[in-house]
Amino acid sequence: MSNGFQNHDHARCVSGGISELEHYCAGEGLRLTPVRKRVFELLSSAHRAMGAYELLDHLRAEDLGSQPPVIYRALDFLTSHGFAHKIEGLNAFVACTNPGADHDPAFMICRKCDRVAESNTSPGQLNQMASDAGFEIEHKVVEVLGVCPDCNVQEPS
Amino acid sequence: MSNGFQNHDHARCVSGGISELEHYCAGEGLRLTPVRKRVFELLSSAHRAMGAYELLDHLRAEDLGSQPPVIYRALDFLTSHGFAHKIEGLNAFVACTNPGADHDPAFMICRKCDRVAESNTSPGQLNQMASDAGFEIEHKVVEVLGVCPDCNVQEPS
DNA sequence: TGAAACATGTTACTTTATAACATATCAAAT
DNA sequence: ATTTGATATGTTATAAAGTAACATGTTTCA
Repeated sequence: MSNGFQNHDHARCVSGGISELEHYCAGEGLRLTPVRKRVFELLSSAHRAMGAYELLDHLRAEDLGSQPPVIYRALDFLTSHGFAHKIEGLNAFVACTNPGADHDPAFMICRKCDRVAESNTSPGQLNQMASDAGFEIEHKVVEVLGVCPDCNVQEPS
Repeated sequence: MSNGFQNHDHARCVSGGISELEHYCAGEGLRLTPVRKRVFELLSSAHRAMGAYELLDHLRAEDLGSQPPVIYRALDFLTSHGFAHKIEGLNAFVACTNPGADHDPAFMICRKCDRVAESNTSPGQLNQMASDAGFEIEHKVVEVLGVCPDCNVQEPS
């Protein structure tokens, strides 16, 4: 995978993500309601981190809901089933690029354009650290903030 | 280092941290004002993640300030000089256990008692990922949420 | 001793997130 | 078909986290 910051067939990446989502929900008996599906579409096509209230603005414009709980519930659904991730460093959310797959994602987040690339880390190092300390891991947060190659072209710092 | 969740001479760990802080500030010509020092002391002696408003309550009780900017300024000072870190996953702050040292910290955060252990990761893996993608790293966030050994004793899940 | 840099005080506000409770819809078993 | 339990939505209100902006004070050092 990796799907870094390279160009890709974006329309296909979005529609493919939605198919996976539909398929997975059907298989697991999860209800993919209009709001949930739309939020995933928005995140997936933006391909960047989006804030809850930014997403809510879209829903409101489409009459899919207007109050904060609407978007937070949809995001809870998506994140708890692995279809989206929260970027803690930005208080924002991204679509998962490989939902269903068991993974320990690492994110590269561009502070200029907010685009996010998801990559996999090998979990060995953190697991070792935790087991040395007798610590039981429930959730890992690995995020790298910086500047993506495209944004770095303009102003090489 | 590591300083996981083991027992340690806490009074000494706190006073030692403050000495380091004073020494470092003196050397760099930084102003260690009463608010800044007190916030570090609070974080250091709590030895866990504390929210900004929780810290502010302490300052208020001691007449060191009462408005949000007071605490956020102090925390900006401490974090920007490496004396404290923000735990993004909790929107909270911890004292750094080895200020001054150049490091890529990784945190283990207990969701039951909020205690935090700071450890070092070897930066190779993330650096490799970033350089493969042409991404320029500015800041790393590595946090592991879970249950510390002490809290795990009571209810082994 | 006056000017620049740094720090504080304060008001007001924005952004992010959740609690609580009423209502509606779905799914499956009788 | 109908009840029922679980799941999802609508809505109000509020909590929690963080910042902008500007006036005032305090160091430092030329």
